Parts: sequence; structure tokens; C-alpha cells
Amino acid sequence: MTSFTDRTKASLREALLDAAADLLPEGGYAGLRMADVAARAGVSRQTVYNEFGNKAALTQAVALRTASEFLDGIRQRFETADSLLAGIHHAVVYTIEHARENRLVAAALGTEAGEDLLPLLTTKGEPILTAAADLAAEQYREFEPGLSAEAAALLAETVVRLSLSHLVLPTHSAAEAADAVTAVLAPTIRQFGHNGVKR
Amino acid sequence: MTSFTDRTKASLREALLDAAADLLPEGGYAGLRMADVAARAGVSRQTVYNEFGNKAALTQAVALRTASEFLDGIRQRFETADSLLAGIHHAVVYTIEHARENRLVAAALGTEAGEDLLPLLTTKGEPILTAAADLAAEQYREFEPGLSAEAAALLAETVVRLSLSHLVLPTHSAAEAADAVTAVLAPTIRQFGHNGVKR
DNA sequence: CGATCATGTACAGCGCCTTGACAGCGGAGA
DNA sequence: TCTCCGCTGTCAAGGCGCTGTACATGATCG
Repeated sequence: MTSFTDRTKASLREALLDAAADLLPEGGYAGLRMADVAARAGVSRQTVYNEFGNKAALTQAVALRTASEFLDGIRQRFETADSLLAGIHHAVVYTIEHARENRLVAAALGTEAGEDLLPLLTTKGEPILTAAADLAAEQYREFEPGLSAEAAALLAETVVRLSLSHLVLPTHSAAEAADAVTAVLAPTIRQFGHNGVKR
Repeated sequence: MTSFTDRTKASLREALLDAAADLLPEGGYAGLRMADVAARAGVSRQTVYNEFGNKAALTQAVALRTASEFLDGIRQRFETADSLLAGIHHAVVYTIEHARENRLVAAALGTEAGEDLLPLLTTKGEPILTAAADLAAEQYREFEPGLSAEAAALLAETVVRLSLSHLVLPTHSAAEAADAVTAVLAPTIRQFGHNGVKR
């Protein structure tokens, strides 16, 4: 049983992340005021600093939590897939389609105020990329036990990078983007399944 | 916006009430140990005393919260009723039927260990009766604005007392009990709607 | 009758939120 | 360009509430 104080602290973090996630799409990173986050969460401004340290860390945490919500969806898509390739396809389609419906992502990609959030998906997107790639690699290996850890990691990072790229700079529909990803990677997956990474 | 500390305190109360409500059906009032409640909620025993004072008050609070859950259901039944009488009928049926499915109520009414909970519905049931009657009276007046406050209160208390009676000592099905209540009160309601309480 | 157990009370310790203050810094306007 | 203003980030003091412990009391059981 988790202690009450632990749950309290967790709910505090959630409340702060909720508040920041609500406010970020409106004014972007620059428009986000720590005092507003605190007020919306019903705590003092100092408490926000005690919990996250500074505005950049708070924003990064919001990004990571948003990403983890997507990862949950991706996990579900994988569970119902027939093959590794099909799972990847489903996951890519899901990611691209649902990301555009997400308020925060949509603001980062499409609005003037939110454009200073874009680095979270690109230049400062390493935490998200790593988190997503780690999960994906794990999923891949569960699906295809013959896959070596290195092969899974490489494959996962590639898929995530391609997905993010198609998300940030779309040139086709989500389904077409997924087609492209799977088409490119299909031979590689077959190869890895047999022999592991070739260098 | 409610402050974070307020929400924390509310969630503490909820956690304690959940814990007590889980434990009460197993051992009844006598078998409920404050230390177990505290442990299940993840707090210290002293915190339970700070919040509720003593075991009787904690148990009373559990009873009141359980009652309020029923009141929510009753409220919904009333919203979809065609007439005041039909609303009362629906509410009585709902109360009796769902009370027997409730773990806590079922334990109080039917089990050996839980029989020391019975006073909460009878001799020590005044808080529940008042709460239920107050809500019912309010509903009645919304339904039939011509009803005076006194008439609504009298009617409501009568319905609640009859419902509790049929619940504690069932001699017919829930529907038959509701039939009896509405049959008895139908003329009174017609009378009140026109002239108010006769003394 | 003595041991055990649970209730109820008291109190020191401590973590954490709040309040208030202040320095630094960058933007807006005169 | 200079000044004002707002926001960030930091610090110290204060208080509230949970924790842990101890103890008295009463009930139950062997």
C-alpha cells in the first residue's frame, strides 16, 4: 500500500502537469506563467518550483507525460497486432492521427503562440525519443524474441524518428506515412529476425 | 478553485471512508479496528482520530456517505419521472432493490457480523433519515411547486420512513412495497397539491 | 486474576505548503 | 537611451498536518 503522503505528492504533480498542459496551448512556452500554473493547481508559486525546479523542467515534464499517454495507446495497438510489421504500421498510424487531435501537439505544430514548443519534438526532443524508442524496442522483442537487443533498439529508434518526422512535416496521410515506414523496414526486419544487426 | 490542501484533505477523508466501508461488512462495527482502517488508507492511526474523532463517528460518516450515493440515484430517478407519484414510486423501488445489492447494507441486514450496524438504519438513523428526507422534500417541491414547504417535508419524511421500513423488514417485493407507498399517499398528494397541509 | 488487545489521548518531530520578500533580467514605453 | 514593470528564480520564516511513540483505560480470554 502506498502511503498517503506519496499519493498526495503524486496528485500534486498531476495537478501541476494538468494545469500546465491546459495553459501551454494558449500562450506557448513564453506565455506560460508559473504563477498561473500555481493558481490553477491551487498551490503557491513556490510549490511549483519545489516540485519542478524551473519552467523548462515543468514544460519538459508535461511533454514527457503527454508522450507517455501516446505510448499507452501504442502499447494497446501492438497487443492486437498479427505481426511485428503490422504492429509497427498500426502504431505509426495511431501516433500520427492522434497527435494531431491532441491540443498540446496541435498547438506546437500549428499555432503561432505554440511554436516555441516545437523544440520539445525536435532539438530538445531527446527525452521523448528515448522514452518512445525504449518502449518500442521492448515491444518489438516481445513480439519477435529472436531480435537482439541492439537490433530492436536500432529498429525502434528508426521507427520513432520516422514517425516524428512524418508528424512534424507531413507530406502524406497517416496511412501513407505508415506504409512508407513499413515498406522501408520490411526487408530489414526479415534480416534481423534471422541474423541480427549487420554492420 | 479549491486549494490543493483542501483537495488533499478531502481525498484523505475519502480514502478513510473507502477503507472503513470495505472493512465494515467483514466484521461489523465491533470487528472494525481503527488500526486496520489507517493501514488500508496508508496513514497513521492517529490521523484517523484527527479526522473523525472516534470509531462511532467514522462509522456514521460511512453510513452517511453510503446514503448519499443512494440519494444520487434517487435524484436521477426523479429527473426522468412523469409525475410526482411516479417519481416516488421509481425512487422507492430503486432504493429497496439497490440497497440489497449494496455490500454494506446487505451485511447490516443479513449477516451475523454486521448486525451491530443495524442501528445506523434504525435507532441511530436520524442523520440518514434527515438527509434523505431533505433531499426528497426538495425534489418534491421542484416537481410540484404548489406544495408548501411543510407539506413537502411531511410527505418526504413519510416516504423515507416507509422505504426504510420496507427495506429493513421486507414483506413484499420492492415493486409491491412501492405500490403500497404510492397507493397510501396518492390521495394525500392530491390534497396537498391543492390546499396544503390539513391539521 | 493476569495477559492481551483495542480504544482514545498526548506530544515531540518533521516534512511540506504558504507567505512575504528580494535580486536579476528582459521587454515596453517615454 | 533610460525607466518602469512584470516575471523568473531563490530564500527564510511560519504554520499546518501526518508520523511515531508512549500511556492510561476498559474489555475479553485463558
